[in-house]
Amino acid sequence: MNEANIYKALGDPIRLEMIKRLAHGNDYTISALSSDLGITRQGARKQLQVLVSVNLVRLKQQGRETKVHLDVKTLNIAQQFIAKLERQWESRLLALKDFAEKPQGH
Amino acid sequence: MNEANIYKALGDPIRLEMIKRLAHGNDYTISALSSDLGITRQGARKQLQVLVSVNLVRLKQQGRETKVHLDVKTLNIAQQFIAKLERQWESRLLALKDFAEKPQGH
DNA sequence: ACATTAAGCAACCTTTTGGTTGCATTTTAA
DNA sequence: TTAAAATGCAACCAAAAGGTTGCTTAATGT
Repeated sequence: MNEANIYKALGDPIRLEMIKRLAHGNDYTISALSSDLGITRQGARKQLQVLVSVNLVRLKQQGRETKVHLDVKTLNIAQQFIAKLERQWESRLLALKDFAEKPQGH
Repeated sequence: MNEANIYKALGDPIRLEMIKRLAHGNDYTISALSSDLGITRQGARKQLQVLVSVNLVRLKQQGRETKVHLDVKTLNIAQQFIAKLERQWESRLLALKDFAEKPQGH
């Protein structure tokens, strides 16, 4: 429920790699997504579950396999939030600049 | 050196709260930034160090106090990266849509 | 039918993380 | 010149994270 959890989920090289793959790849199964990550399938599955738990990723079972797909909406929440922080920062800088340029004399 | 480290740093409620404060507040000292977080000053200092270590934040000593300020450039790297993932996702969806709409009937 | 593939689950282990207490140091205010 | 303020540093601790092995089950291809 916390914004921090989304960043936390992105904050691991294996999980981030999964997200990268999903962002430009096609229709991964859990196995395909878990391969060539340098860890076991079971290890990868645990990492994948972290992504699921914060809704960065959704699972859909199809027969014996399970497809993984990105939930770009959650990704967008994360991106928007950082963008908002940046805007706050900018407007604060602007305020300071205005103050410096138009000193209210006495 | 890894992108994931930036998200990891943001992925803790206390560290994220610090970033929020810095984004719209003025010129925090370490002590001011560390107050009312629900943990000790020393605990907060350790969290702050995590932000420093990924360059989300910079420290500047002034006499007995140390000022903390945001490095918005690093924040921007994080934001741009997510935005890029989103664009990849969009263009992939678009490609699938085109394929469906203009079948290359052999 | 049988082997293989895709996956789940649990126990276990090591390292990292998040936090604490306690004490030392330096700068500044009274 | 002494007290308070701002900070640093280290040892320690519990819990969480990241990963493994081993075993089970359910679908599917041959």
